[in-house]
Amino acid sequence: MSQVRVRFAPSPTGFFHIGSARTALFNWLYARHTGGKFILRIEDTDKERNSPEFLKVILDSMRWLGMDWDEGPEVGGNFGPYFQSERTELYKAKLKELADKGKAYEKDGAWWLRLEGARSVVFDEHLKKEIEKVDAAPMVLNDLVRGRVERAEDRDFVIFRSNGEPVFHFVNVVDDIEMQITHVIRGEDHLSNTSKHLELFKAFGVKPPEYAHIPLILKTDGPGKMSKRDRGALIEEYQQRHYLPAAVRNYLCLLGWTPTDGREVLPIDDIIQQFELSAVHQSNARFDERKMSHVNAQTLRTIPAAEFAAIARPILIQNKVIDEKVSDARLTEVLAIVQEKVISVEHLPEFMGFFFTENFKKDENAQANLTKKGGDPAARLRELLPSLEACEWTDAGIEAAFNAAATTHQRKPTDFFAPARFATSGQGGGPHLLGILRVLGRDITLRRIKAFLN
RNA sequence: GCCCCCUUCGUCUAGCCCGGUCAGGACACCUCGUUUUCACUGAGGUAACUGGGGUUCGAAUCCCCAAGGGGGCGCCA
Repeated sequence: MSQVRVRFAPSPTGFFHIGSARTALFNWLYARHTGGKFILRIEDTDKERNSPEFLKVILDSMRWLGMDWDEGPEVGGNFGPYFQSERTELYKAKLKELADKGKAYEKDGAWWLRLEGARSVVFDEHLKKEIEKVDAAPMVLNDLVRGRVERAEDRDFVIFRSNGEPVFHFVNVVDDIEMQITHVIRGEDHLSNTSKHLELFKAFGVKPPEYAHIPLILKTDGPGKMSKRDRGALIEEYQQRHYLPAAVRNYLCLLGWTPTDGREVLPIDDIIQQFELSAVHQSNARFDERKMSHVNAQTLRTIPAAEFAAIARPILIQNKVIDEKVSDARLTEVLAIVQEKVISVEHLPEFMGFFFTENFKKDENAQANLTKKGGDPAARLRELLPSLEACEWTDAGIEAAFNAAATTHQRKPTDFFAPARFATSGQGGGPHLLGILRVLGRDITLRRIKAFLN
């Protein structure tokens, strides 16, 4: 059996859309699952709307999401060039091939593909003008996701513009032929176009590849598919917000496909192993940022401490939470109690800033709620202070100090928690309290409590 | 207007191919818990087979129709 060759063919005319990313991802997964090749091909035939910056956005995002390509820009390959703008001569030769066969003809300066069938002129309600319709035989597609789909193309269509540039449908098919693509995995918005592509394959006398049309990603609410302007639609947004790329990728897999082993958050190697085109869903899915956020938080718990520190350090430095002098050991110590609680790297600076400055923010809500449990916070802290001054400075020792204070003053240990938390961190929530105190150290803990009392 | 695709909790979905489980899980939401706070974690809860016909002893599962949703119909990709 011949090797699987799939391609992702973005047009660098905008930002990297989440739907495009998911299409790229499914192609990449299929290539990795089958041990085939994943090809990146840049469809830049529309000169008006292309730019090098847009290309960089796509390549950077692809790399960020961990989708490496076997052939394409920057890596080369035996089927190049991989920019359609550099394949003009090929397209012209292929056009001539169709023209010579009588399958294409020139009209109004453009070249059209000639369909086979009886012709008639009718008024088209959509185009609001008279057009020539062709009673062509339906093209039959056995889609790997949709099953059998039959659709007849009913008009000759332009394959080369009057300005001499080929159109999408033509280059798409020519390149798929030349690059020996075996499987075309793309969004369902192309399903209706497929009859055009099948007509082209037929005109060339080439057997078409397998097709798999995957469902679209719809807006969270409101009608229609995700558009560039929708919140959460652009991959770069997640990069900027320090989402974990593995989490974004994992969530994207969940829109249109379900892992077979019952897990939703799982390593990419396991996803690759389980991924099958036949298991891809047929219905569109609505984007849900909250679920994605959940996947992100779950993924966060699974990464090794050293890796977490490597991710966190530059972000903390950038936000002036720490400076370069803070040691890895110290950072890892703090991160160890933070990692199990924080829900996103994005929140790290505010979540753990108090470990590194005496000038930490004080949450007004938390302060207002201090008296709810345990009464007067200052009184509780005065009762607690002697125990903290005397105890062994370990989790167990600090816990014992809270218990001792509780016994002495006939209270519950929890009565001391909110005041101690607020005095040392300015927050009402956060990492485990005993961990906070232990990591802060006795000196700073006592100093902050005394500062609160004054 | 024409063509194509889709239709299970608010959302993502399992189950459907090979009819017969209180229709299962996750997010979100609500409740309660943890002799320790919390954005953690644990236990519960609310919540769905679009509608109508048909086939059948029996249909979420098979067939038909309708409705709803999505997509396409460009010298954009």
